[in-house]
Amino acid sequence: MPLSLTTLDCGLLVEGIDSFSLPMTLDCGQCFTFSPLPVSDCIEHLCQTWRGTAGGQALTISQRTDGALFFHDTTAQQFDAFWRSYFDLDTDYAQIKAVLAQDATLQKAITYAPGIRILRQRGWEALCCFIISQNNNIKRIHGIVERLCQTFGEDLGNGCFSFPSPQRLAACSLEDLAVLRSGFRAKYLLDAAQKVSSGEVNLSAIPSMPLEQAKQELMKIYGVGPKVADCALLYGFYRLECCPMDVWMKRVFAVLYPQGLPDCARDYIGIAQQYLFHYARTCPQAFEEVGA
DNA sequence: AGCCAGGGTCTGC
DNA sequence: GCAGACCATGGC
Repeated sequence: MPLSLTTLDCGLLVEGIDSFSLPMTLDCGQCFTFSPLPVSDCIEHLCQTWRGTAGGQALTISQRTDGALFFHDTTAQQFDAFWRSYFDLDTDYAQIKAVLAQDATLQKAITYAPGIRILRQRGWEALCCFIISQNNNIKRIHGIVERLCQTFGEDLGNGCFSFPSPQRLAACSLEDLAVLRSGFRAKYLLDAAQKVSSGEVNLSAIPSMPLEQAKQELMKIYGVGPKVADCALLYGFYRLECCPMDVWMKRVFAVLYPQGLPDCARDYIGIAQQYLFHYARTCPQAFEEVGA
C-alpha cells in the first residue's frame, strides 16, 4: 500500500500506513531519544504526540486514531530524505508478521503489540544508548541519554538537543561526564568515543562486514560485550539476524522456546526478538499457559 | 527497604 | 572455559 503524503501549512500528513504505532515503536526498548508530550500539549483531534531527535534532526510527530501520522513542521522532502527510512515505512510488516505468526507464541506477541517496527537508527547513537543500557532499566536509560544530549548535543530548538558526536564526547574527561550520573558506564562511553573518533573502531565499515566481524569490531570497545554489540547492530545497522539476549529474552528462551526460535523466524530474528521482548517485559500473561 | 535492571570485566579455579 | 564478585544509580 503506497503512502499518501499531504502537505499542510503546519506539517505533513502521511496516510496509508499499516502496522505502525508510535507508542509501541518508540517505547518498546529500542529507542531512547523520543518522549510523549503531556496530553495537555497535544492538539485535540490528534492523539499521542511524541517529540525527539534522530540523526541530528528534531521531530514532533502525532498519530491519529486511524493510524495516519502527522509530521509537525516537516516538508515532504524532509520526510522522504530521512523520516521515511528512519521509521522503516516502506517495509511490508503485514507480510513479515504473517510469516512470524505461523508460530503460536509469536502470534500472541504480535497481537499484543502489532505496531512495533524496528527503527533504522544511526550506528553511533544506538551504540551509545546500549552501552548505557547495561545492567540498567529503560526509564533510567532514557534519562541518562536525555542528559547526554542536553549537555553535549546541539540545541535544535523546541527543547530538543542532537545526539553528541563521537568527537564531542572524545573531548570530554570522565569528570565532564559525571553530570550524566551514568555510573560505571561513563568510562565505557569515553572509550567508545575515543576509538570511534580516532578510527580505531570504524563504524562506517560495519555495514559491509559479515556479522561476526562487525561484532568483533564493536567489541574492541571497553564495555561492549556480545549483548551491547548485538543491540548496536540490530538497531543501529539494521542487522535483522541479531537477537540481543538480555534477561528478558533469556527468560523467553528458557520458558517459551527451550528448543530455540521456530523456523518461520529465520529471516526476521531481530524483529521476532522485538515482539517477544516487549511482550515478555510488559504483558503479565506472557509466561502463562505454556504448552496449552 | 530491598531487589532488580536490554551486561561487562576481572579474578580465581 | 566458566562461575562469582563487583561495578553506580535509581525505578518500583
